[in-house]
Amino acid sequence: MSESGRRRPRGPRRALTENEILDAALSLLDHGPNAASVRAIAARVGVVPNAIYTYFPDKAAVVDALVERLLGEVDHDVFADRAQPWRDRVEALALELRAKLSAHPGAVSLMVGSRMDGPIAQTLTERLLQLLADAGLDPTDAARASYLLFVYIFGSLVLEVADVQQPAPLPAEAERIATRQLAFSARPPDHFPLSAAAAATMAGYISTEQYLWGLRRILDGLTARVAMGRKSVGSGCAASSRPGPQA
Amino acid sequence: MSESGRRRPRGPRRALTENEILDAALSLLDHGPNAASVRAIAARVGVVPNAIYTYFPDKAAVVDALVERLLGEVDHDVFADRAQPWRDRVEALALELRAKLSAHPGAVSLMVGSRMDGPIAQTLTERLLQLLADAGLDPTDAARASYLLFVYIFGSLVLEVADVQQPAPLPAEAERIATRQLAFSARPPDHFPLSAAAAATMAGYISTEQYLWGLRRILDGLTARVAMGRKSVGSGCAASSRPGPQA
DNA sequence: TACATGATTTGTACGGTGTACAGAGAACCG
DNA sequence: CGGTTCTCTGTACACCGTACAAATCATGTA
Repeated sequence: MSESGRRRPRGPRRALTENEILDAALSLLDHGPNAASVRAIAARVGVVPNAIYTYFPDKAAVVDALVERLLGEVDHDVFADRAQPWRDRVEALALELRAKLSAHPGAVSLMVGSRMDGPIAQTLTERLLQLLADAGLDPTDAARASYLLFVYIFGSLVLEVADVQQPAPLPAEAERIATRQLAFSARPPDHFPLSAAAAATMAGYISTEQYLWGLRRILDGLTARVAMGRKSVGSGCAASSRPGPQA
Repeated sequence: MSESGRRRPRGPRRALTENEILDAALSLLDHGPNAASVRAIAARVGVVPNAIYTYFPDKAAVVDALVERLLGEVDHDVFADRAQPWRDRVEALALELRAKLSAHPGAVSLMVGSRMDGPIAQTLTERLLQLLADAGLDPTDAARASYLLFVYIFGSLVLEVADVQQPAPLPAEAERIATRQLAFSARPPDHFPLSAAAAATMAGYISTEQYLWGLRRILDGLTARVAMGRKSVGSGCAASSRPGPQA
C-alpha cells in the first residue's frame, strides 16, 4: 500500500544495498566477533566508513538487521507443519536455529544485547506459540514455555560460541570434544571427584547430542504438566521414531 | 603451604590490591557494560591506566576475576545442605545466582565470552553434580543435567540484562513488566494474534516468577526421566499428532 | 653503608574503535 | 536553468586496550 506511490528520491543512486553490507559483515564475522568493524565493512564493500551510516543509523542497527536476516534463513518446513508431531516440530526449529546461527559464531556473540524483536523474530514467536497451543498448552503456559525454549536455545548458542575463542569457523564437533576432554582431565581430580568422573560427559557438553538431550528434558517437563492437569489431551503418543537419547 | 616462605618482593609496596581494582570495576559497571574500561578503573583507584597491568595481565583477566568473585558470593547454605529436598536446593542455587549476578547487569554482559572455569565455578559445578546425584540421577545424566541447568540460568540472565539497555541498575521488576507490556501491546495484533493475546504473560517474562516456572519445568523433565527408569525412557508420550482445527 | 636487583608505577605512543560534522557531487523537481 | 535533497567523502574527536621505555623505590647482598 505504501509501496505503490514510490518515487525515486532526490539524490544520486545508492552505490550499495543494505544486504551487501550485511553480506560483508557476515563474512567478516567469520574472522572473529570484532572483525566486523564499521571500517572493515566499509572497506569490504568499497566505500569510506561513514557511507555505512547512510544505510544504518549506527552499528547496533547493522547488528540487528544481521540477526534478523539470519533468523529469516531458518527453514519453517517442519516447524510450521501442524500435521507433524509437535515435539518433532520443536526439535526441528531448535536444530534449524542452531545450525543457522552457530554457522556464524561471531554473529552469535554480537546478538547478545540485541533486542531480537524484529518482525521475523516475532513471526518465529508466533509460530512457536501456535505450536505449543497445538501441544495442548493453554495460552499462558504456551507463552511461558516459548520463553523457556527461547532461553534454552539462545543460552546454548551463547555458551557454545563462548567455548571457542577462535575467530575461525567452529572446529568440527569431535575435535572440540577432544579438546575439552583434555582440559577437563587436567584438572585436579581430588578436589572435584564428581567433575573428574563426569569429565567424559562434560567434554561432550557442547554437542548436538547434549543439545537435544536438554531440549527433550524440557519438553518432558512441559508434557508432564499437560498430562497431569489441564485439558486431557487425548492419546496420540508422538513416540517419534527417533533413536533413544541413550548413546 | 606455599604461603609460609613468602618474602616481600624486591620492589616498592604495591599501592593497591586486586580486590580494590575489582571493586572499582564493579561499581563502574553499574553505569553500563562499557563503563569499566581499563582507564576508568585506573582513574577510580587513582593510578595511571597501565598500572593495572601489574595486577592483571590484560583486561580479560580482570573480567574473569570479577566473575569469579561474584560467583564466590553465592550463599551455599541451602544449596549444599543435603538434608533439604533436592528441588529446593536447586531453586536456592538458581535464585542465589540470579540475585548475585543480576545485581550487576554490566558484569553479566561482560561474562559472556568468559570461560567461567575458575576454581569457584568448578566448586559450584561439583556441588551441583553432588546435588543431582542425590536426586537419583546417574553420573552421566547428572552431568548433562548440570549443563542444562547452567544453560538455563545463564541464558535467563543474559536475556534479562539484554532486555534493558539502561546502564543504571535494573529498574524494579514491576516497572520493567509494565514497560514491556506497553511495548507488546503496541505491536500490530492482526499479524500476531497469539503474541498479542499472550502479551500480558509475555510482558511478565522477565520476572522471578517466570524464572522459577521455567526452572520447575526443567526439574519436572529431569524427574520424569528418573521416575520412569532412565534406561528405557521412550519419551514423555506427547500427544497431538493431529492438531486441533484452526484456532 | 653502598650498590645491584627487580618489581611497581609512570609517560608516551600506536593502532584500533564508533561516529559527529562539514563539504562535494549527483540526481531529481519546478 | 536554479534549487533541493540525498549520497558519499574527508577530516576530526574521544575513546579503547596495551606495548615499550624510563623513573622510582624497597629490598638482598657485598
